[in-house]
Order: sequence, then C-alpha cells, then structure tokens
Amino acid sequence: MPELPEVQTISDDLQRLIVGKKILGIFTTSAKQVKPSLKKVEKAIVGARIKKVARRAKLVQIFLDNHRLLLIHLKLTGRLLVRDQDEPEDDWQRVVIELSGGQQLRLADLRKFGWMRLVENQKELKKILAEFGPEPLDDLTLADFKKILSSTGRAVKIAMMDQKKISGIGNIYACEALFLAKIDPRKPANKLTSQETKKLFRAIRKVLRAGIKHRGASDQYYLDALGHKGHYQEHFLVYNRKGKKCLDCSSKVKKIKLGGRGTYFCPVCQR
DNA sequence: CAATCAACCTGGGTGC
DNA sequence: TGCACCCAGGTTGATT
Repeated sequence: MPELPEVQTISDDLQRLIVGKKILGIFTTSAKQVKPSLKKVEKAIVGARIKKVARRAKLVQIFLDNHRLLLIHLKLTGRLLVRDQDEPEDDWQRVVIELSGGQQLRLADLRKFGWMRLVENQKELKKILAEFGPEPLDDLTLADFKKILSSTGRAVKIAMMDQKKISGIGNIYACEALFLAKIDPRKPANKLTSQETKKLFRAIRKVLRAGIKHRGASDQYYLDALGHKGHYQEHFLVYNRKGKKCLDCSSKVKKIKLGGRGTYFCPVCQR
C-alpha cells in the first residue's frame, strides 16, 4: 500500500501525536509480524520513551530514548493508528503498543505482510538503511538519476521502482510520474534522452510532493494515523483509469502488466 | 545480470 | 448461491 507520500504522512502524524509518550506494553495476535520476536521486542522497548518519529524510504522509524528504535514497513495493506485504549478494535488489528496517557499505537494489516522490527542501535540501523537508494525529495540529484537510468536496460518503470537505486517510488507514483513526463513505462531506462530523464526527474518530485500535499492516496486501504483517508486518489491522472479518456489526448488509457505489476499509461501520449 | 514466477496473506470483484 | 479465478499501493528468494 503505502509509498513515500503515505509513509511520510503517517510519520508526520506520529511525530505530532506520540513523541514524549512512554511505552507500557506490547501485544499481538500475529507474532510473525514482530521481529525478532515479541518477547525480545517487549524487553527492549517497555519503559522507554518515544523521542522522535521519521520516515526513510518506505519505512517508519520510531526512535526511543534508550538508543533503540522500531522500524515499521506497511507493505500493501498496513495502517498505523493512534487510538484511545477504550476505542473499539480496528479492522485487522495485529499489533498494539500501549502508551502512557491511555493511548495505543496499533498496527492493522489485512494481508499480514507488514512488519515491525526492533533495531538495537545506530550502527545496525545504518547497515539496514545502506540497502536503500537516495531520497527523491532530498538527496537524489539529477546527475545521480541520470547515472541510475543509464546503467540499466530494464524498463524505466521497473528501474525507477527499484528501492536499492531510489527510495520510495511505488506503483501509483511511478505510473503518474511517467504519464506527466510522457514516457512509455516499457522504454528501456538507458534509452531515455537527456531531456526525457530531466522531465521524469521533475515529474517524480512533482507527484510525490502532490501526494504529500493531499495526505496520500487512499485507493484501497490507506489511512493516516488518525484513521482518515488521503485525497490524492481524487487527482490520479492515469492510475486506475483503464479504458477512460486520457486527460491530455482523449484516447483510451491502457493497462498492461510490467514486472508483474499493473501499469496504466496512455499509448498515444507516452512514447 | 535480467526476466519470470511463486510465496507471504486476506478479501473483494467478476464471470460461469 | 456456489465456485473458480483474478486482482490488489511491496518485497524476497528460487529458477531459468
């Protein structure tokens, strides 16, 4: 589910809502999603206070005041919700962290692909994060982007979604950015002209910023930390618009499979 | 190295 | 109604 803008929205919400709170307990009905184990996580986090929450790639990082932190990946259907303890159980509630002040941080996740992982220290975190590419809204430069694309003959959409190369771009924002840049998602990455690369670079930044501005895309399951939908789905240009008119040229939006993922594009505009 | 596919899970939608 | 099948915002690991 969540891509960079959705994870950013949740992370910002949590920074506002739970910093300063003390962790009182943790329980789960889905032990596989808590790593390395519920017992180890419990021992490491109970009694600690939440110091800071920040996003990196599609991960939420919850920093504690005992040098440890929790990393959370929401995968396709994960939600992170802040609720009062007496509020009814959320749909697909899997992990609950009890907080001071009578609140809970809940991981809800229909498909159980999401996970929460204990990280012991900065060194371990650094090692994990080294596997992810630069941030497209932060340290990724146009020169980096050119280098990344020119280094592979894979379809440009697949290349730009490779988390080892660039962090945070998922299926929705890849489709939207390629439409804005008028580039065929199947085009080999190393065949893009310098102009096209520049246009795509700008388009990526534009759609990610728009996604954040609209608090993410609630196409299916995404909700922010207070359980509210985002609105970016109301602004989709191609995603989920199979058979509808291209907003630029009025021909029909096509849907194909690319790298196993549904891919929407306008075969007339995107060359 | 690249492409393809199955796996991890659950539920909604579609077509027969 | 029932059933079979396809689809889903992500990632990993096996196979070819």
